[in-house]
This record gives sequence, C-alpha cells and structure tokens, in this order.
Amino acid sequence: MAAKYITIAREIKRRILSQEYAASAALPDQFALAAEFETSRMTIQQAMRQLIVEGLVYTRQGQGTFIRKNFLQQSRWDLPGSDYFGATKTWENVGQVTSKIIRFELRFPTEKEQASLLVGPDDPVYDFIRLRLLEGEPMSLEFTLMPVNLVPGLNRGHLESSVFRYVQDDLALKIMGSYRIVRALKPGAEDKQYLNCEETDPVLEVEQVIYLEDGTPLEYAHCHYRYDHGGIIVVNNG
Amino acid sequence: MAAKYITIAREIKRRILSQEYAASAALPDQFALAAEFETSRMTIQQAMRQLIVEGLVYTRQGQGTFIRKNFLQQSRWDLPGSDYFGATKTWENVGQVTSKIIRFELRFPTEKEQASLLVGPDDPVYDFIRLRLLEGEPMSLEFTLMPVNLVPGLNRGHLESSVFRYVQDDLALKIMGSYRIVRALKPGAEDKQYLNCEETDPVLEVEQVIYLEDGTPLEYAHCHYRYDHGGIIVVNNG
DNA sequence: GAGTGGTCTAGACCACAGC
DNA sequence: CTGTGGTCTAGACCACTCG
Repeated sequence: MAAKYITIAREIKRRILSQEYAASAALPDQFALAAEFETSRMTIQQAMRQLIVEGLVYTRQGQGTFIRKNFLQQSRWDLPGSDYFGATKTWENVGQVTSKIIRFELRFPTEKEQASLLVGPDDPVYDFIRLRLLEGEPMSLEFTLMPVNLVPGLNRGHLESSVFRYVQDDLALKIMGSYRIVRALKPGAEDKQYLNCEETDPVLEVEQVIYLEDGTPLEYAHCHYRYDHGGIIVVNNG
Repeated sequence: MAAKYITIAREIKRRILSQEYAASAALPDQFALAAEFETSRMTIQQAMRQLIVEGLVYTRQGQGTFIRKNFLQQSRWDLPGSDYFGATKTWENVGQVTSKIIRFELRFPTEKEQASLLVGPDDPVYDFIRLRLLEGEPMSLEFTLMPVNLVPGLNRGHLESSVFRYVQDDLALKIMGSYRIVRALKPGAEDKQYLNCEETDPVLEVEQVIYLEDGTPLEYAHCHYRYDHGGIIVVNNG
C-alpha cells in the first residue's frame, strides 16, 4: 500500500493529464483538496511537493498552484549507451545491443585515476574496454575503470551482458548519481579502428564518474560515441 | 528571518563541513536534533529534506542519516558559454567574454520552430546569431530564436551584453529550466568562417529550449562550441 | 524488542498577492 | 480584508533494520 500522499499525487496527476483540471488555471486550493481527500493539509502539501519535483505543477505563495504548460521534461538523464539510468532501455527501442570485449585487465591506478576513484595507489582496479554494437553496427567505445574491492568477481560474462545488473542485483549496490563531462574530440587510433571513424568524423566523449549512494566512486569511464548515432539529452528543472 | 528549517539545515551543514560530525558516521537521530534545536521532528525532517536535495546527506529507514562521502556535486548545470545558469560567471574566471552580432532579424517561424517554441505560424520571432569571444578568441557561435511577444524591445545592445539579464531584470521573467541535446558535429560553413574550424575540427553542438517557470518556451537555440574550449559538465543526483 | 526514519493528523500562525 | 501557499507544533502510528 503506497503512502497516502503518493496516492493523492497520482490521482491529481491523472486529472491533469486527462485535463480534468484546466491547463494554465489554478488547481483547487490545498484546503479544498484536503477536504476532498479527507486528509490533512500537510499531506496535500507533501503530494504537491511530489508533483513539483516531477515538474507537473508549480506553486506561488498568495496565488495558488498551477499546471506547467510543458511538463514533458524529466529531471533525470537519458544517456543512450550507458549501462546505467535506463539507457539500455532507450536502446532496446531502437535495436539489439551487443558488447565486444577489447580488453579486460587488472592493474594499479595512476594518480589521476586515484583521485577520480578515491582509492590508494595499491588498490587494484579493473581496466576494461568494450565496443558496443547496435544491430551489429559499432556505436560506442567505452574505457572503464572500477575498483576491485567494490566489484569482486567481475568477469567477462558480466561485461558482455550488463555490469550494471551485476552491481545492482548480485552485489546489491545502489547507485546514487553521476558526474559527467561531455566533449567533442578528434578521433583517436582506437576510434578509427573500432568505431570505423574517418579522420573528419568527430567523436562525442563522455567522461564520467558514477557514485554509489554513500558517495563512493564506483566507476570512472571515458565513453566515445559515433557522432552520427544521436546525442545526449539533458534536462534541467528549476 | 529565514524559516527555522532553513536555519537548522544551515547549521547542520556547517557542522558537516567543519567535520564536527564524523564523516561516514550517522548523524544524531531526528528526535535528538528536535530536542537540541527545540523544535518538532517535522521541522527537522524538513531541514533534512533540504540537505538531501543539496546532496549532503542521505537517509535510510531503520538505520539513520548519513553524510555522503562526496558532496561536491551540484544538481544543476554548469554550461560554459550560455547566458544562463551562471555560466557567464564561469567564464569570467577565465577571461573577458565579448559578443559579436552576426545577424539580427525578425521573421515567422518554421513548423519545427513552432513546435519547439509552442507558437503559431504568424507569431513573429527574433532570429539572431552571435559569435562569442573569449579574450578576443572565437569560442562559440549561437543561433537563437525567441518569440517577440515574450521579449518585446530586444535590441542589439542586449545581444552584446546579456539577453539573460534583460529578460530577468528588465522584463522580470523567471526561468524554470531547460531541455538540451548535446551532439558532436562536423563543422559547417559558418563554423569554419567564424570559429576558424578546420575540416577535421569537431564542433560540440548544444540544441536547447529554455523554459519560463510556467513552461512557456523562451528560447530555442543551437550553440556551437569549439572542441578545444572545454566541455560541458553535467551532474546527476539520485 | 529497540531504535531509526516515514507518514500522518488537526490544528495554528505567518507571508504574500490581489481586490 | 480575504484567500492563497509556507511554516510549524506535539504528538501518533507505521515500516524498516539490527542485534
């Protein structure tokens, strides 16, 4: 049984989407909603906070609660090509994605990598490169580092299916967020070899650190995408 | 006078940053904090919600409230090169930014532009192109469209200083968020002409729609960045 | 069972906008 | 002044984790 405020938020969302509440008009005030749902005003406010976070409505003190004209925006990433954040799902809509392992090694981290992963010089890391193919066509090349002590037992099978699923389901680690830098680059030797880039084909690079819920860095990666396989969508609210 | 929960959140934040609370240990529980700050537990929870949003702490039912190991991440964009989101400030740390107006016209929107800006075919739009220079060196080329009825009185002076400031300070419009797609592109004719791109120099393109707080699209733009002038930082929490 | 955060109540007063 | 959302109280019970 979901919390009452969640249930109420869902119902109000339904009414907005089915246009039972006129767009660009004010919603019933919180007292009226509290009466209708036979609850306290605090609970209505909690439901409203939920809808605000979802980008569906906004409030103005002294005026009321209003529906956003455009609430299609999500407040999270949709990065086609990462294991993480449901991006694989985005790809599944497009076609079958497979992975080819180019490298899978163990080594000690460099200074820059120690800083990115918050590990010491003697803490071993996995170092692997994967070529991701969409319907057999090369799409992205991913250079990944992960601390061994966080992801014990990682093997080639996981790399070929989904490292994310292994981390989340088998190791029960929870991912909190990410820090990413996006750039355009000239193609390097590996990009030409594996992504079939010509000299004039730009590469979209995403350098990223993925964090667990307590802030421990789980992964430090450089992902190279072919420029003609779509872009990265980023949405920002408020 | 700030709200009590804000004051409490600030105080707890101070303690965390000054390491009065041991990192990776649990904070005092909400009952203890409520007693200490002589308030109700609801107010403490509101303060905690604030700190959670800021990425400083996280909670686990049945366990407690914990400090994130890495709370440097922000939950907002930092896009060097846009008028918006304090990015100009980012640049000011680097050097003096100036704008050169390549085009400034009025016209009617195409179908795609009507869809992006949510305007009709007979609603006029500003269409301008600006070259942005850092210390005199070309850095980005921005193709912008804005509905005339939202931004009356826009002139070349605003384009040269800051459209954002005009919109926010003089017109008192409030910006809510953005929707962006990031790509790598081969350089086009304008990129070669104004950004001095060679044939092999990739371009980082950001296609963006910026929204006002009620969801009305304010701006539809394509921004082209030289590949060697840094990347775009994106942070995601939760 | 004990201790934690999550939710909820039934009110109260404050801050702000509009008439 | 009226109506709105914002904050706050003092308590209650529930859900979850751990020893």
